[in-house]
Amino acid sequence: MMNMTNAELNDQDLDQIRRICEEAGIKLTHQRLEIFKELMTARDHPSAEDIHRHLQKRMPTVAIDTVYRTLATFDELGIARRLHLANNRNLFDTNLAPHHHFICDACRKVEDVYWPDFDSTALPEEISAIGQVRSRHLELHGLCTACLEQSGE
Amino acid sequence: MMNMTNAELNDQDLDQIRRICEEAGIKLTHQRLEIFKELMTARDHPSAEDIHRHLQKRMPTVAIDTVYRTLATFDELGIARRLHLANNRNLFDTNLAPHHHFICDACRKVEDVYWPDFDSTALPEEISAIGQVRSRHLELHGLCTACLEQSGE
DNA sequence: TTCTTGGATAAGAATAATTCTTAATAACAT
DNA sequence: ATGTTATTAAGAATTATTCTTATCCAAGAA
Ligand SMILES: [Mn+2]
Ligand SMILES: [Mn+2]
Ligand SMILES: [Zn+2]
Ligand SMILES: [Zn+2]
Repeated sequence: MMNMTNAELNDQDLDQIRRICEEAGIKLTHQRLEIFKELMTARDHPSAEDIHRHLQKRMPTVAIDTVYRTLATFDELGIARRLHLANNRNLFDTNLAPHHHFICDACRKVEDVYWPDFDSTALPEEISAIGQVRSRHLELHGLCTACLEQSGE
Repeated sequence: MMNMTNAELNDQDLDQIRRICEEAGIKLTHQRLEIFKELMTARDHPSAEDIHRHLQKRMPTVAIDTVYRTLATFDELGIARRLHLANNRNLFDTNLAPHHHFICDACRKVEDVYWPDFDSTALPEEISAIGQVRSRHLELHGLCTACLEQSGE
């Protein structure tokens, strides 16, 4: 459920992107389709450069700017989400469910963290004097299990 | 308590930086002293450029690189803390007490938030399979009171 | 089918934040 | 005072991202 295999996109997904572009009134270009595929088959949190690097194997002339532009479009259309993580380049996330992230300070790996109890906890009262909170951005930092093992030797 | 006035540094502070440099075995240069003053009298979360801009009035030849370098040194020495906020340039914080931040998505103002109850809440169990958490980084995003008023008109 | 047109792209320039290189300077011990 | 060595100023370099512009291309019109 959280870790689907890197399978090919199915027809459902193709229909989805086709419909979304039509509804948004934008063209479903070869680039948009391929970037969509690349994004949907990535199971981690890829950067624009990650996507560009992979895509270049199939589309040698695709420009990094096109990847940035298209990912921004996908973010606006609600297909994916741009993640602004502290001290990091921007990453992209296809997991649209509410969640937070664990970030390994050694290898920089980013893992999804679900913590609904926290999401629904009441904020401290003093916040109301500061402003109105619209979203909570939580990052848990530490060492991932792989890095822990490595450092234990 | 949270908003001390922009008073001059007192002798106590000067002694502090002098002692810290001595203990760390680094020279107390004119630049380091002035950047320390600038940092300690700022009540917000200044960027390296903020500090540089202010400082240039008194030290016209100070290089931005010196400000970055010195702030990094202060971070290492534990005098100040470099903040890595999502989607922001790096800011610096002299508030060494454990706390989090409210960030206004309109004007980018950064305010301190204390939430000890959250700091001591147990993490979800599933985290242990991902890695070992060493710190929690929480940002509350929304609109500050000033921006709320402005948008209400 | 050919033409028209506007949105989309590729390429490279531009920008912004930060760090690096290097030669000159200045703090501090002697 | 002098010498040693850390530190600085200046500007180049780097990194991530966005902008500019000429060209391309897909879809509809003729
Ligand atoms: Mn995620
Ligand atoms: Mn703070
Ligand atoms: Zn790791
Ligand atoms: Zn505001």
